[in-house]
Amino acid sequence: MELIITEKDNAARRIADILSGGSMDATRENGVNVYEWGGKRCVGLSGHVVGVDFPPEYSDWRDVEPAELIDATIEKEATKENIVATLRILSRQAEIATIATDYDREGELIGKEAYEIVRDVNEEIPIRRVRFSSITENEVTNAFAEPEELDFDLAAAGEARQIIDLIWGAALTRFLSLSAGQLGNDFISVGRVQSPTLKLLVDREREIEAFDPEDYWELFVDLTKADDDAESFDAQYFYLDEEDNEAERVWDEADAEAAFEDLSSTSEATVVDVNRRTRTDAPPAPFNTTQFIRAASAIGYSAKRAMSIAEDLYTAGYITYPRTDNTVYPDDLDPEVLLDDFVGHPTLGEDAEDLLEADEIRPTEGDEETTDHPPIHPTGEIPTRGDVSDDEWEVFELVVRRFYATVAEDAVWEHLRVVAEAADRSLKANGKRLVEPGYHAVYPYFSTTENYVPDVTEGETLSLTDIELEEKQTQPPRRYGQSRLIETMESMGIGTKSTRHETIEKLYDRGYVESDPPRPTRLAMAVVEAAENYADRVVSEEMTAQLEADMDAIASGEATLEDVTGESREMLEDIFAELADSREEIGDHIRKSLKDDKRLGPCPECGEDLLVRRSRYGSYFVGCDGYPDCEHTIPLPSTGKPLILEETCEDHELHEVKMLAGRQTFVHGCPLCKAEEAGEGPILGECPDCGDEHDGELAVKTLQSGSRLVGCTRYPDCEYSLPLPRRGEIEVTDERCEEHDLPELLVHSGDEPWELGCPICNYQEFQARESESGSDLESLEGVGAKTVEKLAAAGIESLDDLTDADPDSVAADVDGISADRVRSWQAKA
DNA sequence: GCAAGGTC
Repeated sequence: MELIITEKDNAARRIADILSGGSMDATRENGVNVYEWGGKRCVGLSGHVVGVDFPPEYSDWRDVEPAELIDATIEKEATKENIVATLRILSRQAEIATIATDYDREGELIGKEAYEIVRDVNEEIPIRRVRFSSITENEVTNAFAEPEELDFDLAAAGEARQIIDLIWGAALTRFLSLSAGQLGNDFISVGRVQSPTLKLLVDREREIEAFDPEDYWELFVDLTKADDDAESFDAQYFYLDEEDNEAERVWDEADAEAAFEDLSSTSEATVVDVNRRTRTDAPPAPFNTTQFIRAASAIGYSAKRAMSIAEDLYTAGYITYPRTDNTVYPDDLDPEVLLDDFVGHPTLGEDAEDLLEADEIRPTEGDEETTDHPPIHPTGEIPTRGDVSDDEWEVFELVVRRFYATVAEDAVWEHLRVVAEAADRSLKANGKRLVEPGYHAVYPYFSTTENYVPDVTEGETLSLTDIELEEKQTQPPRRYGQSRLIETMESMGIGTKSTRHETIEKLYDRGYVESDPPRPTRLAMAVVEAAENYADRVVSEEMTAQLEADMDAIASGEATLEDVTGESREMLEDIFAELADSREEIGDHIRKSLKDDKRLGPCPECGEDLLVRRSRYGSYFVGCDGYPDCEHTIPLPSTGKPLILEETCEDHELHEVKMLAGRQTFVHGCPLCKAEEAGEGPILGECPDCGDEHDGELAVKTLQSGSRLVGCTRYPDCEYSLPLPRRGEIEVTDERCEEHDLPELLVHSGDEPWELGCPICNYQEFQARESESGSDLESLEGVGAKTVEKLAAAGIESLDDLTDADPDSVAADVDGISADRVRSWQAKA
């Protein structure tokens, strides 16, 4: 039996299909598809099925000096056990094995991993390697007709990368995490790809922070031909600067006003120059991963979402493999045949038919031609609208239309530039008109906005009106958007087509960036600074470039894996020698930056910093850094994760807060303003729970959701609350309840106000009515569903449990409930 | 519980 091993299931199925002429059978072994026909079996891996790691004795971060990892042994272990097990079973039964993984460096390494698994159970059989650049009948049959040998040098190049990435990444990650005391989920990560990417963002942020805006002025006028019904058009003032270049920005206010005065003194302008030219606008190249992400991002998809949809469309068979660097269609793609598949389709058919009418169809080509996968294009299989979500359809249509664009004709623009003079000042207008829509007719994602400038002739007099002097400011450079960042990574050679978008996600997960476009946090700034000071290589693109060169040397036999990894280990040893003395300093800086990321501004009570904190129950609130000396807190909305914005509130000097909750994301604003607006309505009296101990008071509050309650001013430290009706205006009367010393409330809704009375009495009556349902704990005054839930979490589910409990331990276990309050409940129960 | 690279 011949065993054929491919990089993924999809490739296994297609290769089996080609080699068997469609006659293969599919079976499943350990959940892995195996394709069988006439003495052959074909199985797909799932990329790497083994991974590198340190032995278990290195796994406790606190027990191992990070520098010890540099010379630690590195083991290979199965990461996809079921696939490895299946491969072992099939290998025992095989008489010959053929490795048919992707034709690139990582594919060679994956092939070597398979080779070792086969050899481990079967020492004798020949193991061959076939290489083909696309899975087509021609290429595959040719490759199998003349099998080759595995390239162990090329595989070793990939192994060197694995080893270097692991050692540098793990050792530096552990060092920074330990120095800052950030273990567990909040470790501080460093890596050859993520750290240079982060540095790109941090460098840009530094430019933005250092930016000093400058004022300038621009002048605009309306010009109109003398005809009766002529439409006016915009023109802009310009002058020649010291180097005789045209300039529109006027840097001096007096100069700008002088120009304004001059232009205001006349109502005519004379055309002095007319320049007409046509420009051809060539259609775009086929999609590689990066350009696909860029186009999808222009229609509102994040990099992650775009790739996830593309992967689904690929798995379903509608588009080709979405991870590719290739921008040249392979020879076996016949555009006419593919266009034919769309003929007759209700929404995509007409454009395909139009394209087929051209005399000759010649697809565009990009600069990069690789051998592993074709550019992303539709397969010819078209989903029905019901088969896919709206988003999937939108992305599918983008891929189809991009393919259309690559086989469509050039567009042609006509540019018209007019220069006029008025009161010795120069004016210019730039018009453009799309004369031949070309590929834009089938690819509507690029702007085709025209700018109207009429036909004028030299010497013609135009009327001049509506002079506007606009004061502007130079703007700081813009942050990288996700797709721009991916393009930059690609041009610097950082990461791969499959990992760049994941790297960006990783930066979000690690707390290094927030919001979109990604903005680096103070933590990110501190980590990049630490790396720049002590381990410059790991934040530089240089490290990847050197690694690429070293890998080429290994692949060509000029160097060995040991040479390259040995040298890399020495470099890292040097870095750790420097780092040792600065451990505390680095840790302090990172810890301080972590606090900066949570800082809202000064505490109105004590002047220390207010920080965004998280209660033991996971909810967010604002608390003072001076705690426990200062117990000032401000509530935050219960939905979402707070993001601190750059904007600050003028009244309180606090940063505004945005609550990130997917589609329900909203800007909360200054928490103190919100608390003042929402919360503290009229104060009713002392809080029965914490009034004695902490001076808590009851107030009428309105929540973000619009619902109202009587609650303690010390929320969230004290969660005493009483319900209020949703509707009607609440009036606080002068009459007081003798038992609870609170004012009686009136509710104005409808024609007649109704008496709610003392809010505690009202609640007790309500509880009495409701007491049959729910926990009997709810019959206690001031105890709502939320408190019942918390008590239940501490093991107290009924009044009986409560009477048996120790008040101090309950107070210790349950946030916002004091021992005194428990005692008062016990007395009543 | 570290990286980056395959793949899902």
